[in-house]
Amino acid sequence: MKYTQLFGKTQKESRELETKNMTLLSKGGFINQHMAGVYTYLPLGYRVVAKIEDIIRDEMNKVNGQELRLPSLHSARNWKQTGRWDTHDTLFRFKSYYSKLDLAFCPTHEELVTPLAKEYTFSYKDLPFSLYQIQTKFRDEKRPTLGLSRLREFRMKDMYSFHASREDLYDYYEEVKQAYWNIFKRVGLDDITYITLASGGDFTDEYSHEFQTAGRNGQDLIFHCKSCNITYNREVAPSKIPSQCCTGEKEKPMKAVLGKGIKGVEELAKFLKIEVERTTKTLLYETEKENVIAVAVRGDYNVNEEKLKKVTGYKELKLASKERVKKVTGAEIGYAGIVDLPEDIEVYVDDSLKSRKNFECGANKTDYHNINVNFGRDLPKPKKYLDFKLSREGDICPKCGQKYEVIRALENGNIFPLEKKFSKFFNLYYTDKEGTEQIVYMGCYGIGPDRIISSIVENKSDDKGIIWPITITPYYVHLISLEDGDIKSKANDLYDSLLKEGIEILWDDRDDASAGEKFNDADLIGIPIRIIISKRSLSRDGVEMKLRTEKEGEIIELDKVVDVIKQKIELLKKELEKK
RNA sequence: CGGGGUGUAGUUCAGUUGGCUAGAACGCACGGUUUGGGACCGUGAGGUCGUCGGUUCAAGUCCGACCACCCCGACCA
Repeated sequence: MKYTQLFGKTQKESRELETKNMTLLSKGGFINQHMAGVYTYLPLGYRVVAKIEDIIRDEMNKVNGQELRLPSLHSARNWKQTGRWDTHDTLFRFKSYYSKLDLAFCPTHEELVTPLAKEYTFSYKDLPFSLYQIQTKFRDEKRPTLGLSRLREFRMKDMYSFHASREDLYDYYEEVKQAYWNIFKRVGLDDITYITLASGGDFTDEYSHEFQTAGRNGQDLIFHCKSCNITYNREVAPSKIPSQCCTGEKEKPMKAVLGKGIKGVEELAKFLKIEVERTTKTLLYETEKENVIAVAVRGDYNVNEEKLKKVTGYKELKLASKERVKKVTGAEIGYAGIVDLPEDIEVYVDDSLKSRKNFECGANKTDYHNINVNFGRDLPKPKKYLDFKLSREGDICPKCGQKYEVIRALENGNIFPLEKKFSKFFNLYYTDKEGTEQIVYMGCYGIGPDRIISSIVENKSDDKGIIWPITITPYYVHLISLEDGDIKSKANDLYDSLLKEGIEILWDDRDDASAGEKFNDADLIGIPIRIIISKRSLSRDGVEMKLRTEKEGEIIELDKVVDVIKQKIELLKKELEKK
């Protein structure tokens, strides 16, 4: 491609945005924003997308995925069957103008692929199989942010696998996990990507696995334990507090203190002149069984509802209404404690309360707080200390006692063992060898090319611009000719011969751009191999070759350029895959 | 959905206490000089000052509503 013919050139001046990925991609002429969370991929950017998708396609084919195209436009029918029509809040819903049909633009395809599978799955002989597609998806995000990291319209590869048994599902699940890892290796992100245990969400009680890539363009916090070699998403990370306050003190007499209108533990601690660690946060939840449970964590921590669900066994928890709190505790909201609660209220205590002496706790009496409270004297000693606190920086891994490394990261991929969830909704059964009906086990596997681009630009770049990995660069070679005499015709010959060899090349053939401008644009665009042909290089009998990552180039004789470039491309590819 | 910010040329921005024909830089076009790290001279084109309404002799400037974008938070397969 000749640069003069390329649609979408670099922008010298463009607003510096908070996120590096968006600034560099718009400056470089890769993307153009249409609205918040919706972008055009310009020709340069689209080449990158296509290459990433090819790598994904290749890896999915290797695990016997069969590519197909499911519709993006969905009828509400299937979504009503799983109940997600009402609960899935990022689903774009609308009505057909003519037929009054309820329709949706898809964010995910379980609702479509499961009934589809049902039409072709009857016998154990039909299983297993795995279907995937790479297509545009839509999510009605409340707040699209961080450039390409959170989009309303985005590309996604989603794959769904179908199995005769749980064992077969999990065997395949591991295969796909490895295939995913290969993708991250091939795009050059494996050094900063963590396979992270996460909640299965709506889908499953098991953990799902997220492929989290470190970077400021992410919004998740992941907790990595080096010695256990395990990483958790914050939503499920088990943790222990690094140190307990107020242990080993002599028990003082409990006292109720008047403290009206105090909001939050910080303010309370200040008012009572005690450490925040000495306070206790008590929350009341209503469960799906309509009973109320009381849960307590140390005041400087928050409750993680995901973890709380797991340890209590309740599936649905929501904070109890003001009225309910008043009825249960006898006090206004804000004064709840684990003292003197009605007997039918289950009490759950986080291990952050363990071995504390003389702590504060809500008095269940409007405007009052108890201080110098002690377990075993003022409160029954909890039978069990649980872990449902929201983990935070500084916490330690309960397994090995090592401090977690806490990393900000972007979820680039996510795989779920769906098991029977959707098969049940759509009655997806097959007949086994014995002639009896059995349920089909499912898995689903997603990965987002836009987010991969976002992660690469965010992390694989310097202050001059992007540094594309060889596997997904829009072009392998960026040829720069510096005008003087017949250099342009020599450059043209070189361009033609590289093209003929199938080497993807971008030639900056501008007559009116200065050398400096061309170099700076090349750095910004970030193509890995740069070839300069100029009076200076020709006086040394060749062209200059320089990698984007190198400071100094080397002179290559003209008739060897094609071979040297070919070798270089292979070398760069090998370097990526070897790691 | 809550809080904060911004909206003026293609882009990034300036525009004083409300005052005459709305500015700069970059980009673009033309002519010329340049070519190893964002060159230079000259000429020129380019504006519904986000939209609607209000106040005023007079509104880019003041007031109101709405819209859009950016940031923080809540939310998030």
